[in-house]
Amino acid sequence: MKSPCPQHPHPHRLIQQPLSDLTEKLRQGELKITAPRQAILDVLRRHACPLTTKEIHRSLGKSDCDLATVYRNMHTLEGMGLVRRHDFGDGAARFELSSDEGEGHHHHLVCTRCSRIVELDDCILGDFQERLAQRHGFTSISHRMEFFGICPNCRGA
Amino acid sequence: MKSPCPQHPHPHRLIQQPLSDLTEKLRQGELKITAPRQAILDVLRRHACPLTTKEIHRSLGKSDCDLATVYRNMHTLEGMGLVRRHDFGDGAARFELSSDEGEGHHHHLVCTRCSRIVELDDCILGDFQERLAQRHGFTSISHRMEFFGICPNCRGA
DNA sequence: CTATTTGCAAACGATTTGCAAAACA
DNA sequence: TGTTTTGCAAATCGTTTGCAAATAG
Repeated sequence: MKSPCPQHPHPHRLIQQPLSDLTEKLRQGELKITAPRQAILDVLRRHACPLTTKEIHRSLGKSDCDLATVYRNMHTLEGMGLVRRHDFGDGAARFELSSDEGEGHHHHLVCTRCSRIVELDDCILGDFQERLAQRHGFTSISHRMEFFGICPNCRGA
Repeated sequence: MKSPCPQHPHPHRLIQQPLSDLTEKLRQGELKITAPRQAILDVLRRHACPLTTKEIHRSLGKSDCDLATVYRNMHTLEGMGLVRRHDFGDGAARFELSSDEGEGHHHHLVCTRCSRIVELDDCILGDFQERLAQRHGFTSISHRMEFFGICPNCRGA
């Protein structure tokens, strides 16, 4: 899988939470507001699709920091629900800012040739997942789901 | 996530394809019939849930082989559709024999505490996936999906 | 001032690979 | 015998971690 986040983001998904809001969330999470953290959030803020840790690291301009710091922060931010982790099966975790008030999550349709990513609408698994949990007596249920295929461009259509 | 494949397999899922059938499939795939390959298939055959490469390796009795050989073979076998790869998000790929004539695939419900794995019935995504593909002009579409939760035992119910 | 966070380098775990020897067809 | 497969060891890649120095509040 090649590099992600096409140069043509999906406008309807562009999350324009002001950086100040994100900073505020850090504060609420009792996290210190450091340059690396702000920079990471800022990078995510201006991207419409999930980024690899390494990509985030590369995108940090000025306030560059160690790659390990990015990893540590992705952990922390995921833990407090500020970012969402995705796994496209290529061995590198990808992260996306959680849409504003963490309600509906969504999934992706990934082109296996060019890595174009289509952000899908809200997840359709809600009911099914609930029934599943009940049927098997599971609690705290969640899921992971992504779609793969070949996009119109790559098919040469 | 701890060790997988509970001691209580799900009987309705126990695939009892005779080893000879699997061997035959190797032959059709123009693969040489080697001790490691037979042993790997035999291990998978007698397990009702996905196994890690390392677990497969451990389970090989007599005809032990190098771990690298297992990795190489899992690749090959996956390539020819004899086994199916699953990703439970813990960094280790898991493999399962494809159910007999590779028709309906299925997914899993994994306990995040004890790693118990419930094999779910045939996938419900068929239609949805098709519509998705059409809507976005994608071809060769596929997906990855797993459910996670806490099983009745672990919840202490 | 004190707990948190960072940089750096080393450690890790899963997986892959190069190459010569061994095994199938 | 010719090609595929294996063993072994070394290499890769994403990610994690220990520790002392830097920093936010």
